Amino acid sequence: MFAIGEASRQSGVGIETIRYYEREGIVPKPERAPNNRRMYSAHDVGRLRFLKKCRDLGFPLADTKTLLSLSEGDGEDCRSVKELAELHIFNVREKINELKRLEAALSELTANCDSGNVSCPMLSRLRTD
Amino acid sequence: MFAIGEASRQSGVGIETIRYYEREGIVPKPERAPNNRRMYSAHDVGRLRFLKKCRDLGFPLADTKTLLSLSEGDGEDCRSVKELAELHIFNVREKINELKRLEAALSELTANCDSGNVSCPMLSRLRTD
DNA sequence: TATAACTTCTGTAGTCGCTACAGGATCAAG
DNA sequence: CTTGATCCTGTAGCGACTACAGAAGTTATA
Repeated sequence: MFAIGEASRQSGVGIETIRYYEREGIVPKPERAPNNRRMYSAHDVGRLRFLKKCRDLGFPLADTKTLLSLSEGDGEDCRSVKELAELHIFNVREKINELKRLEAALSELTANCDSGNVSCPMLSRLRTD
Repeated sequence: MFAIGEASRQSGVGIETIRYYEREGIVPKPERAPNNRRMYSAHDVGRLRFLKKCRDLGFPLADTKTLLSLSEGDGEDCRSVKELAELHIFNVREKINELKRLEAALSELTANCDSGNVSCPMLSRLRTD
């Protein structure tokens, strides 16, 4: 059994974040030592690592919670997992496209910007377009 | 002079957002009509449009505020504008790369996912890697 | 053994940029 | 005179943490 600091180190989830997940019901309340400190089993730590990986993949916390219960449930509902993941991929692709659009617009706006300019072409475009 | 609803319609900035910008000191407090309602000049509306465009380009609100004062200041400091914009472009590009990384990882994880699977390959990888 | 340094505890507030109320006042049209 | 639109202030919620404050307990060193 590990104290919260060790659980944090082993899982990569910050201490405050672990307590936050507990408050939010993402993870079950852990056992407490007689001195009231949280004690985590290897299984608990594994769960935190799972959460960390989902978050690193960009899943929203709510989805992450769903994935966790799919993972710990009886039958692994692979279809639900796939649906969730593919919706997420779709959102990621949308965000990429949006950012590319931004990048192009910004590049174009700054193209004629130079320190020698009396009046800034980017500012004029922002004002007048 | 326009009431806030009209200013919102003409600028594309939501009513609540306009009041928020005022609270945050992004825009100066507008004149008030005798009935205490905010009254916006064409110039005020232009400022809101400027802010809207900056936000649509993904500039953080703080940068947007800076751009506004650069725009309304005496000499337009084109170099500062360019620096700000290029830093922003850099951040946008970083985000794009991060999202592409995510997309690749997610695609790979879901590749073998199918409704017929007894055990979900994505979940196993999330648990064990 | 005393003390310093670390860890953990609870509870609260801050981040960013809005957005959504609640509860009231005022205004314009019919 | 009523209906409905618009406006006002003030506050709370979103997502996912993060950063304290202030207290209590634990571990390492002198």
